Amino acid sequence: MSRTPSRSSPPVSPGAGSQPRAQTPRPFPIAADGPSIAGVAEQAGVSVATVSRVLNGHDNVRPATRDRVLAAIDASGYRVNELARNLRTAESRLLLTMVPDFGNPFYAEIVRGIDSVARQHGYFMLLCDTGADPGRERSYFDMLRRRRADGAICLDPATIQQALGEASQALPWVACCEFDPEMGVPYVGIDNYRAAGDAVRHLLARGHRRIGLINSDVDYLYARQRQQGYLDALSDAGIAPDPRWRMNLNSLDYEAGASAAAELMRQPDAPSAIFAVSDTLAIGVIHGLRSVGKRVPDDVAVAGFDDISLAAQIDPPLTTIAQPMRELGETAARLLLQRLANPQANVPGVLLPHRLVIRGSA
Amino acid sequence: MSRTPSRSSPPVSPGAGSQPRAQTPRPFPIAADGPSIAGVAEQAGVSVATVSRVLNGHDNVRPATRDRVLAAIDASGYRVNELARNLRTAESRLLLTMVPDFGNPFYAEIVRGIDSVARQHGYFMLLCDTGADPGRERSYFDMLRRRRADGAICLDPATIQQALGEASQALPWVACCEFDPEMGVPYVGIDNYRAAGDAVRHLLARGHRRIGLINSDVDYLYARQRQQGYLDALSDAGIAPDPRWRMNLNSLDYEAGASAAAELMRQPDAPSAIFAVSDTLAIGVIHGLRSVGKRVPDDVAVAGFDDISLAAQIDPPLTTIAQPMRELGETAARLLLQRLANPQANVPGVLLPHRLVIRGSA
DNA sequence: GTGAAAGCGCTAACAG
DNA sequence: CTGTTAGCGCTTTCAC
Repeated sequence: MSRTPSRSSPPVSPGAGSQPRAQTPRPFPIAADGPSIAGVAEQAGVSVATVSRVLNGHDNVRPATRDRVLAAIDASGYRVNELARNLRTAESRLLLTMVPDFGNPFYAEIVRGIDSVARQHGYFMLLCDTGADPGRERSYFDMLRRRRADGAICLDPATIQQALGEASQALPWVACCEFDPEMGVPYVGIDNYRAAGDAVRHLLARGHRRIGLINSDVDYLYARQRQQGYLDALSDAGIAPDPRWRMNLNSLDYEAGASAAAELMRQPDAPSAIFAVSDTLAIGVIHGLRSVGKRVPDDVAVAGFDDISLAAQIDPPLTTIAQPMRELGETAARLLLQRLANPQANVPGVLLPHRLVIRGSA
Repeated sequence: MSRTPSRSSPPVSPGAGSQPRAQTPRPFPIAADGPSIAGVAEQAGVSVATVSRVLNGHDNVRPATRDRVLAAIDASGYRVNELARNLRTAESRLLLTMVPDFGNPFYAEIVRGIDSVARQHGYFMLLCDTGADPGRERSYFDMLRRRRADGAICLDPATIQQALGEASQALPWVACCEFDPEMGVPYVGIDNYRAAGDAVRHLLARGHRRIGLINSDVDYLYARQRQQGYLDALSDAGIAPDPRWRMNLNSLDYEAGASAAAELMRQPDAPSAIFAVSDTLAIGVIHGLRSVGKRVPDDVAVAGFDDISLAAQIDPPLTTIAQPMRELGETAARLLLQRLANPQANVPGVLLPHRLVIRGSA
């Protein structure tokens, strides 16, 4: 057997087509551009220890000395090298947020919530788009292991989270919206089962009996839970759910919703109402219905999920289930911060309330 | 004069309400969780140098030795500490992308373009939401100075970029969509002046003479350029632009567009066509027009800008100027990578082509 | 109050 | 091919 250079090392770089690290040839230890703490110390006529103390706001420095140091810092344009500091203190003050698709406006407000809590606590939050791809997901999780970040919040499909396996359970992260209660990872989300039931019951109350479900990928916990909520609400109303009314899509794009709706309408006994598990899908559904000559809500009623800001803008305005997006994000961030502060504390699971918002579409 | 503890140091943490770093008390140098390279070396019965060589895929290691090291790595669950590695190599392989609002779908596709090029080259891309706030912008730029990231791509308003001042010019970053050609920073964007002209000329060709402009904040270069394109296109057609037809909004939210449109319609000689400088605005405009009883395009025509995926979904489908979003992002990433590879190379400015997409709204 | 010195985990000469 | 060693820039004892 010959050499196996491809096994050479655990993958170092993010992507699949990643180059070896050597790619950028750096001849020598590199002349750092700015001055280091030593330069400042020299310029101020003190030791590096004193500069460090000033930098960190310790109070055991004589004011006069402090001022001298400050002046030297100012004059030299010195900036702390966080790499060095972080290596020394073993923390990076960086939080990662992993989303399956940052094109979906649903995530925007959640992420804002996370960001605001993070910065209030002196952390930076950085966003990662995993594309719901396990490989990318893993590469971001690896940033935790490799100490580039202190913690992470994951909004990826529960299935992907589980695929990470036990190895990740010890890592400082929390789940948001998507989670597996059994995993022992702190989470925050809503009661998708009840929420979906609420939506369907609203449709039923409006007199609909043939109610379609346009669902997303069952990789998502919410997809499975909302489907169950839909099924049970129907059964409870004495309706046997027809499998032909149900569709699973592997995308939340508008186009996906549009063509699914058109397809649903091609059936002989087409639904008179459609519950889409995401507002983006629902907006596509409305478009698709229009394209096959159906009026909303007169011919077909449509209900969505999330209550993104767009929902109120379209024609007709979308009836939907509102999620407390900002709070979801804020709570997730707080859970993570708690976990970081106290790694072995209990891991709570939090469910936040949803709300049915009735507008023109159903 | 008493102590001035508040001056103590250049701000260390991101936000305004940030705590001192001491916040999380860490008693001792911290027991790192995983094994270090030394542990692996010991376990494999080799020196740290050899482990490092294996880790970095150098080929001057005997296969048998390599396998022993690999086994030790596997067994111990070792992960490279990037903090240490980065400190040593003086690079982080992290790229930052700064956007004013990641709720705007316009940015999503651009960011995907950046991300894909970045990971192809072995870099991670992390997204930062500045909220178009100079302070936050600055704090992210500081991550460059503090060596937490190797480079950045900035999509923030040109005005904010300029406010960063000369100090930032030496930093490894490029501008995308928004830029000041005079700043000597590489950039990629489109010809906003011509694009806006194209939109307005389309409206003129449809027979409109009273054409309104719903513009965003003039902090944005594109806002100024598109306004000029609008004005000149009108003048060229022998129309004296009426200032009452123009509005500047400090938001791109749907709601902002909606209320602006309603307000525009309250005028005696209301426009028969509206050019909105963003699709999100245009979508809001359509909603606003509908809310005051105007039909689109029969009563009022509407043209947008960007061609986000939603544009084709709404009713009526939006006539708009398409920006090559993916390419904008990819190009920005490539420019940055170039600049990183060769810091003193020439800084190109790139303009990509736009395209008028005619749909139902105008 | 201040300085000297150790060391965080890693890479890259330099020797052998 | 492999090991020894010197730092990268910083924080933090421990002395003075």
